[in-house]
Amino acid sequence: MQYNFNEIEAKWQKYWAENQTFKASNSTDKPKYYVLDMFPYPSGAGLHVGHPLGYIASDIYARYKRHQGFNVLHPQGYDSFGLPAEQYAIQTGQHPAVTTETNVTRYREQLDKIGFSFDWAREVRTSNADYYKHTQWIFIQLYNSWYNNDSKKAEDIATLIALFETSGNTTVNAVCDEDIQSFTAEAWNAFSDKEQQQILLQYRLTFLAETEVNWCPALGTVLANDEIVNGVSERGGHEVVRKKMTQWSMRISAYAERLLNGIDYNQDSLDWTDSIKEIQRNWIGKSVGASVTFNVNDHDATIEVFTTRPDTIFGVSFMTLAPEHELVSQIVTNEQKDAVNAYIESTSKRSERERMADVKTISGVFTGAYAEHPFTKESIPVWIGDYVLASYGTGAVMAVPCGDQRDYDFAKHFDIAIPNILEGVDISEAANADKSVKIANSDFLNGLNAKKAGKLAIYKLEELGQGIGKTQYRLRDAVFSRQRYWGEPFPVYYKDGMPQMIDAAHLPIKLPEVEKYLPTETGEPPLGNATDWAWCTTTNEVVSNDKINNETVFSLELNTMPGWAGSSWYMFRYMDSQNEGEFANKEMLDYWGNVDLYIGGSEHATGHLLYSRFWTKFLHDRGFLSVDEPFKKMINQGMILGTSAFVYEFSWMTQSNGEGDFGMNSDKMPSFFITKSKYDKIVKGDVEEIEKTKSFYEKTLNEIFPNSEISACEEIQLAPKHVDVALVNASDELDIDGFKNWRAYYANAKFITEDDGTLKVGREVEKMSKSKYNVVNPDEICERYGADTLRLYEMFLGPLEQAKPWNTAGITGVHNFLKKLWKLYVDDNGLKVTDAEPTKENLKTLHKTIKKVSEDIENFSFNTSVSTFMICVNELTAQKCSAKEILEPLAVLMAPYAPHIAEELWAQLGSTNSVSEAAFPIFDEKHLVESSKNYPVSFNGKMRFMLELPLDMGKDDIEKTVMADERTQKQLDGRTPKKVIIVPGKIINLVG
RNA sequence: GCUGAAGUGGUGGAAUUGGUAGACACGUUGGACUUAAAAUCCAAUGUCCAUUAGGACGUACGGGUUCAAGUCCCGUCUUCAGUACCA
Repeated sequence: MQYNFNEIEAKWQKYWAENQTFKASNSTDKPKYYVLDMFPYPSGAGLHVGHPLGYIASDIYARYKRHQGFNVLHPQGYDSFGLPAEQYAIQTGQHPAVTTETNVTRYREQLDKIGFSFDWAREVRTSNADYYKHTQWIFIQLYNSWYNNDSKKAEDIATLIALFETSGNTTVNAVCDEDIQSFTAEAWNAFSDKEQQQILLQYRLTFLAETEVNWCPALGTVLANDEIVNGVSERGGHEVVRKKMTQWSMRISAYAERLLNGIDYNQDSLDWTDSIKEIQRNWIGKSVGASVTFNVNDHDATIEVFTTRPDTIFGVSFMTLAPEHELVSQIVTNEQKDAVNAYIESTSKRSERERMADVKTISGVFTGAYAEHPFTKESIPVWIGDYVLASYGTGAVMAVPCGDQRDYDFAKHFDIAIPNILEGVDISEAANADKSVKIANSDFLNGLNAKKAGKLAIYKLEELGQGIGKTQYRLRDAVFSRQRYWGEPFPVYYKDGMPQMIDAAHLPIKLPEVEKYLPTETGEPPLGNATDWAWCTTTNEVVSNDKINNETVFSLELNTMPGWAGSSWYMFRYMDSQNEGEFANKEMLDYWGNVDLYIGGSEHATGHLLYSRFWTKFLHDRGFLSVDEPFKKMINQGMILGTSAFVYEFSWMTQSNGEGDFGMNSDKMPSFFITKSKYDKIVKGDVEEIEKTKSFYEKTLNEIFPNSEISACEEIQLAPKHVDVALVNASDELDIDGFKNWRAYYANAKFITEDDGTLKVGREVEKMSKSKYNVVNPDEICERYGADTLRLYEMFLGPLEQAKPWNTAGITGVHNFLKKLWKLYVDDNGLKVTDAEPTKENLKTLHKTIKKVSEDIENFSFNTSVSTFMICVNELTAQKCSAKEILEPLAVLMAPYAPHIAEELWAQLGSTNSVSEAAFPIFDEKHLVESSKNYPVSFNGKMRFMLELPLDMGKDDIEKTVMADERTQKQLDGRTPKKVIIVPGKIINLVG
């Protein structure tokens, strides 16, 4: 009986689906374990072999945990709102829901073929109304909350209103907009309803505000900071400009400190990689320092700066404003006006990206104005310079050449004073000085170190009223509105210009139908095209726009939510995905807690991972979740790269003698290709090879165009061309016939082959992409080798976290392994497993494997597990093992990795249940105990020969035995060793 | 520039605590089977010298510690990732 993988895999996939083998139970005595993959966006291109890598790893772990007796939750779903479906809709008019449905079906087919143990009964799709209903509900909760800095958590907005009513806002310690006006309880109570609403918006955790946003004209929408990479949009690489717009925002900055602390200071800190933690730390970007106010001489103006080094305040010798700083035009003197304007003009022409890239050039202009030092009262020149960014901090810095390298460089370049305020440090080295160095020339700070001086400086500044200790974060509030169609609608209508939440009882607010998916002619978002997009407050339903009267019927919000809205809480929806009334039942939430293992790409470090932590903490604060972090342990799988194949095209400028039938554009004109090794020779300038190639070229053309006399001239032209990797075999040989059929214009191609007649291609590792013809489809692999082979090979490629190239050529190794495994159980006459007593060797091989594989799974070292299985099967085959006592546990051991073949073998062995219900084999040390050790014997550290000795032999006896060995005497050649190192059970080393 | 990770045969990679470097595969070469091919099986395969026996060299490069270094320390180079005038 052959290993018929297609039949076996189809059979067991059907069995698992019909028996709901992997359905997680919500009520059981078993301990729980939650394994989650980052859910995919179902793109039209389908999956390539790189996508399932993380899913296979998590599936192995989930299956392993089931064998260990855990109640495992291992769900899957789709992040199905998003740009590509919308852009397809714009181009073709096809509704994004239709595109999404098609893509999801295709994804599901592909996923099913790989044999994952997903509990599909819990599938979620963020674009389904029964899902986004709850996304809308969470939005309403955020709107109805404020962040109390005293209790350090989010609270119901009602508690804030109560505070305002009794004592105004002066005693409230809340996270809110800057520049809030103070008011008393009386004043609050006297405000109109609209005024009160406007004030509350400044405190709500999601709020409507006119903010400067990143506007992407090409995409027609705003983008969040994490959606911009290197100054251009992450999707499409389009230009991004700053623009003021009224937008919904999320007050994530309220959680900056907790998001930072959560990374490593909580009791059981997150088991994430250091690199992801570091990326989040940098993104949050906490800096502790002081805000200092400088008065501008002869003007009724102040410059506010933020500094992390208030201790260096006496070292300030100038100030620098960003060229865009609003004060510049006010304070610039008449003499400097032209120079300043010219500078502003020239910097505005450079994009932010250019400015960031160019760190070397020092430029700036003096404004002619002076500011007053808060302590010395000396006049300090105020400059503008593009090394100060308007978008960070206050857009102004107090420059301390003695404390900051850029300030030093700037001062040096423009010949500004460089006072030294550090004791015993050369001024050119001062910027890199240690913080323990004592401060000098600084009045009351003299003799103190940086830390103490900083504290004192802040104290004195506060006394003067010209400064305050301040902690600043780089993390900005996140813009939550998108001018798109394919996203969650807001449960919001507008009354008298103020946003109103629709009562949660009336959710979901379903996405309306529109004629066109583009913005309206008046520049409104796509929802502006909807004819039925108004809210009736009497019937509580969406009604036609003509009914808007602004008394009972109001217009609805036209923006939709961003891509990260739905993905910020989906991990909790899986716990109770069919719940209509609430996002998940409290009991289920408490039972499943948080995700025990999360697997996905590290590219989400600043977006999804931060936003989900934020929402989790918020829901926790408001009592909806008992956990405070969503993901306990996280593994980031590396990217699988493609191994591109290249053919080498060559040509010469050709000359035709006389009229003839020759033509460069003739259909008969072939393409010429040369094999890799000869191409390399030509590149190196091998004259003989060039001549041979040239004469081949001439000869071939003269045969094709017999009525012309053709000769090659000029230089040879060489061009490597991508060729589909499917046309290349394991030995890098091109399928020439396949190649000719691949493209019509290669049909007549001519080849200079290797001497054995094959055409070898070149190889290069690149990102997998359609345009490079190096994409490998998992379906084809499953069809040809089986899903178990695919799973094993993806793991065998290398460490999970590492980026590594895919090369289909190597897959025969693991495929042959599975065939060998099969043969261990089954031969032409059927099952060959017997009840024979296992030998010592059999048991040793098995238990060695159990030990190694268990350790490997715990360490996520799946590549070495596969090697271990290979060694195990090689050994058992050599031992001619047929003992059920060995082969039965081996099937269970294999089950997480190659579940289909494991199920089949398990069934062949006579079991009637699924192998997934079997307990994982237990390692027994006693089978590995040895009585002797084959010692490597080294001389001066160099291994010369092996010597088998009993393990219980003492050092003295070992030394005697070694010295007595004739090989030792030969090595020593009459010398006496100075020293004999013996590590029992390990090594023998003779020195001298 | 800064931060982090890494650099091992022709290729992917192993070596978990300093203790036989190159496991396990791919590829290559030779052989068996076959009319032939495929499939399968067997053997060899780090480089160099040597008919063999054997020897020298060898984990990016240069030093060091140690009986013993891919592993630890110092310096240099390269690659990848993240980040970037963050005040």
